[in-house]
Amino acid sequence: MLDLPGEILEPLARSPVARDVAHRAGVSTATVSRVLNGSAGVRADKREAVMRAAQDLGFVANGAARALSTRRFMAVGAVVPNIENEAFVRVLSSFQERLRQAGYTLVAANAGYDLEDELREATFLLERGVDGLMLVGDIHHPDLHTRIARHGIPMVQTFSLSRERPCVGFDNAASAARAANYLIDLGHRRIGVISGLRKDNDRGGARVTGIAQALAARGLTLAPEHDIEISYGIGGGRDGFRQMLAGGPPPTAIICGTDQIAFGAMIEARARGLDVPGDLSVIGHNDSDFAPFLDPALTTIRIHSAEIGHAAGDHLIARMQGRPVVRLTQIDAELILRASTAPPRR
Amino acid sequence: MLDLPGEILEPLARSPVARDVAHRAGVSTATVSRVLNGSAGVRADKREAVMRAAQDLGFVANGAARALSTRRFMAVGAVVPNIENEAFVRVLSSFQERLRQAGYTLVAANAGYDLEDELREATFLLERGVDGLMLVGDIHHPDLHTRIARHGIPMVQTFSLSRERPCVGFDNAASAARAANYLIDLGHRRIGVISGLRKDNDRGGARVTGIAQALAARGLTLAPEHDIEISYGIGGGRDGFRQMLAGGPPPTAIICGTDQIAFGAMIEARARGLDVPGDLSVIGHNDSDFAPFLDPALTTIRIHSAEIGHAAGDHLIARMQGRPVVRLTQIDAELILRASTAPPRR
DNA sequence: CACCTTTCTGAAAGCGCTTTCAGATAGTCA
DNA sequence: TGACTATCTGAAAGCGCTTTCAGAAAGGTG
Repeated sequence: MLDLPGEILEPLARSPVARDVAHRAGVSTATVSRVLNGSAGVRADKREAVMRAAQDLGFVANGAARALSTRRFMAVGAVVPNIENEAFVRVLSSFQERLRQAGYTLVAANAGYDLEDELREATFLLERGVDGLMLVGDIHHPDLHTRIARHGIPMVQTFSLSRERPCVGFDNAASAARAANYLIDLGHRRIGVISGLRKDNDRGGARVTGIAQALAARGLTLAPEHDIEISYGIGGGRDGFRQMLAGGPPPTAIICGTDQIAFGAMIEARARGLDVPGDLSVIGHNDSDFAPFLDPALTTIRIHSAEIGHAAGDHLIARMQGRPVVRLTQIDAELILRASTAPPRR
Repeated sequence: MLDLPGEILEPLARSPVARDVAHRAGVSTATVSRVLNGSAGVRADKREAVMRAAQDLGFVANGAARALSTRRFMAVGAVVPNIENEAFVRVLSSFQERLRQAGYTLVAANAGYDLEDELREATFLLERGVDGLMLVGDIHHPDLHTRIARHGIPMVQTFSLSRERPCVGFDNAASAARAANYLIDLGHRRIGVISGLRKDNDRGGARVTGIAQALAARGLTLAPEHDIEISYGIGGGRDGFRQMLAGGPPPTAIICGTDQIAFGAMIEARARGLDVPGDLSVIGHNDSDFAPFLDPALTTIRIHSAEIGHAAGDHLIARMQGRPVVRLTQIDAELILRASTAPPRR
């Protein structure tokens, strides 16, 4: 490079590294590192000099080098079934909030409701070197646990409880059963279910099981034609309810896997001249933003997604820092009563 | 370590590194690297041996070391104003889809509608060593561009057009103006706006400006009491419309910053005994899932978020790979006519 | 002022990969 | 078979940090 005056060219040539800062401050890179990482034991004047030099040069430490050196990436991964699903977005958002405060970066991936895909995405994250991993649900590809173990990083599951593994969630079967019991207490006898896809989805499955068991405990049954599985969304809810009507005597109440599905079912019911809740009581899941504003306002099972995300974040951070934690955190879902449920019409 | 039989302990002690693979395959780490990165020029038998050894050991390359060595992180960052907003979720999702295909990881951060926060989050990502950055909108903290430049990584802006910087988006003013003109053509003369917070938000600002200009061009004005700014959400929409009614003669049509706001405004209108679209025409923004299902179905400006995300991904990938790209990609928003708009009642 | 602590500091050794460079091996041709 | 070229391969040098370790400086004491 030509010996041009000034130091303007230098920063443009390449981004400054610790050595540049050290040089400018008249210290060694060891001291630079000490100052920048806040470790004590650096004399005030040198500390000052390093700070100023770093500032002047606009120095930012190279993350890869730091990660390689410390053996910690300061990143955690999360694999969720559907990154566009409101509940998962909320959990990711609150999860990230906690991580961010602790200096960690969140890397999120989308798996769809498929164990193979989940394995693939999780592996991808593991290769990147995440220091921790968040998953959804309790069933995963058998290889996944081996791989996580091999990397020696902590993992936490969310949205459902687990018998063995660390988890933050709630008893999907029990909360759905509570909704079913509420309907039964109102006097309903023909109760239907519209759930999202249940393949590779323990939450959805557990909810239906919980409902079926609650019914059975009261001498009722979940008729197969009233047990509908659809892909998510408002459109799915409409289709699902239409299907349900096609099979024999209609239910007087339904429990839906999400509020979107419930919304769709309500639309379809109205289109068919059915009154909600007069002819049909409807319960959703999640307590989405719009649930209280539907007409009638939707009774729903509120899942405390934000709290789950926070707790999962706290759990992982603690374990990454080597602090002890409880394996299982239960954050119960809550039945929010609104206007879409009522006793069945005589 | 004790000399126990078998090689079971070894993998548990620490995760395998390239040297272990090299040793097991009887080659050097250079060859291991060559095989694993697909570079040609390795004899078939050695390649075979390396592959098997890597498989046996469950070897995955250390990402930090690789990043440090190649000077590329294979990660890109994205900073969006609100990670829970449907439009941004969709853009992130489609953006990630593209990146993932190209082997990149997406790291997303939440900035809120605040330039300082955006700067902070972006800096955080830059420190991590992302190879590219996606931002939303055309106004940012002045320091941000300097920092990005210093890192020498490509950046792309989304959701709005820019005079100078790389971008993928649409003309917010023009599309909102189109909606206004549509309403004027229907015969509306008192047109109101309920937008989200406009501070540090060029999109929201541009939309209102566009509407005001469209009105002016037809000899109309946007009355100050009909220009409402609220925080997002259904509740915000309700509040906003209530505020609007408080100030003089009510508008016969409103354009809202999101479909949620529009939904809220419609609820409030109905609560006040106003008929939509008879007494009030309503236009939203985004074409959310629920828009076609509202009663009446919502006329809205559809923003092609998924396409924007794809295009932004393609743009960044191309630049990171050193391929030439066009600076500006325009993906026009579209006015979707549904039942919430009609000529004003006589 | 000599001696012993205590506090700071820099040299140097990694972290685990990629990549260059030169040497080894295999292949080709006369 | 020997000379020469084309392929392969391994040793070694980074990449830019952190951290250990030993030595230097500073501070206290008799």
